This record gives sequence, C-alpha cells and structure tokens, in this order.
Amino acid sequence: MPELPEVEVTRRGIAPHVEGEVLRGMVVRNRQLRWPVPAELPERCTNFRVSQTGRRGKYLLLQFDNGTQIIHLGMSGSLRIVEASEPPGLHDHIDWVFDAIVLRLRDPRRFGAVLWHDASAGPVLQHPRLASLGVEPLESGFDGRYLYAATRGRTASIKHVLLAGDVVVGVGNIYASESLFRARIHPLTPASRLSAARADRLAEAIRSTLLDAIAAGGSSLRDFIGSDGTAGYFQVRCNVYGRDGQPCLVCGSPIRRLVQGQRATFYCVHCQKY
DNA sequence: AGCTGGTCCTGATGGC
DNA sequence: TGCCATCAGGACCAGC
Repeated sequence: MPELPEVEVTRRGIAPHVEGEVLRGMVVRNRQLRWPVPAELPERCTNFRVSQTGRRGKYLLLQFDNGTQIIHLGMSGSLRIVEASEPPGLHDHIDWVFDAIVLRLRDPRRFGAVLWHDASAGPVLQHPRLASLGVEPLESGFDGRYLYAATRGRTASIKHVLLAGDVVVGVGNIYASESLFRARIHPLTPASRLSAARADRLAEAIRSTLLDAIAAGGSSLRDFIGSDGTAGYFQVRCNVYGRDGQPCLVCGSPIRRLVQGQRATFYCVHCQKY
C-alpha cells in the first residue's frame, strides 16, 4: 500500500516521537524481511540519538550521528507509535525502543526492509539502494522539461516508466493510474511519444496527485498514531483506480482495467488519449 | 484460485 | 564484437 504519500505521512507521524530521542534498544523478532536485517544494526544505534527523520522516494530514513537506518515498507508494511506495554501482534517484526514510546514495524508480507548505512561510508544517498533513484517529484528538479528529456528514447509505456522509479520516484501503481488520468494521457502511450506539452501536464498531475494524497493523509495523522497502523493509509477518492466498469467522474464513460507488466491499470477510454 | 499497493535481480534484446 | 541502456518476467510473502 505505501506509495510516496503514505511514507511521507508516516514520517511526519513518527517524527515528533523519535526526533531528538535516544534509541534505547531494538527488538528484532523476525530478521527475514526482503533482506535479512543486519545482525549488527541494533548495537550500531543503541544509545545513539535520532538526529532527524528523512525520506527518499519510498524509503524512510532514521538518521543517527553515526549512520542512517533505511526503512522500506514494501507492500504491506506500517509503522506506528505504541506504549511499551502493548504486546506485539502477529507480524510485528521490529521494535525501536525509546524512553517514552516504542516505534513498531508490522509487515505481514515481509517485502519491507530495514538496512544500515554507516556514516563512514559517506552520505546515505550514496547507498546502493538510493544512488540510482530518479528525482523527487515534489522537489524543484521535477518539472515537465525534465520529464520530457528523461523519457526520450524510452520505448516502454509511460505507465511502466513511471513505476520503474529511475525517472521519478514515489509513484506507485495507484497514483500512476490517477496521475495519468489527471493528465488525460493513455497509460499505454510509449513514453518517448509524449510531447513537451503533455510532459508538462503529466509532471503537474503527478505533483498535485501526490500533494492531495499527503494532505488527505495528514488529516488522519491522529488516527495513524497508536492505531493498528492501517488508518495512516488512505486513498484520496480515486478517479480511476479500482473503478473498473464504473462511470468516469468527468465524462461518464466506463472506466476500463488492463494489465501492464502484471500490474492492473485503470483508465478512462474517453478522457485519456495516446 | 486469483487478486493485491514494491522493486530487485536475471537474462534477453537492441542500438551504437 | 563488445558495451551499454533498456526491457520483460520471475521472485519474494500473507491476507482477503
């Protein structure tokens, strides 16, 4: 579930509880996430202070003075703030224990990850998982001009290129469909065929779609903390995603579903053009 | 049984 | 031929 907005809302939700706090210990009940949690990770950070939280794409960063924990929520991960006395549930794999609260990771499918980047290895953005990521969609480097240039020579569909993450990060399967709907671009359009004007439209659609979703999630932050972790996930009312067969909210034509690269794509046959 | 929000890896393909 | 970027598919896992 977590795409960029959910990760950003998670970051904002946990930040007031962990930034500036000293990590007193970690409880790793199951190391077998996407990659094994490094055995030395807890001792590297215990009794170190979280200087700040950060985010790169869908990766959440816990920065310590001696390095950074890199957390990915995968398909089913969630973080929440709980009381130390709250017993862990099934799939609650990792606790970060602070003086006042516990930060707890739940991840049933275990596609998530918790990695360590030591400060001695240089800036965390040079970590192998982060080094080749595309630009941040909500930062100034992302605009129509960039998107246009970055899609030249890409024969794959624009939907596929958005999901690939090497051009722009953070756009997952839901928001890819939603952004393409807002930009009125058919998901099967070859990326290289986007005109400069349509690249402008798409870049703006991606920004506004993600910002709207963050705003919607931000309004549920109170529920996010201390809940079962799922309340922090939200969907802005989708225009197309999951609405196969239902009428387009703009023109009334039926929304269609197709499969691209084993992922479902939803679009309006009438509003979205090649 | 088949579907589900992510993304890494491998091996194949194509352009220069 | 070799190198590189890109592409397509499979893999990981649990819950509904």
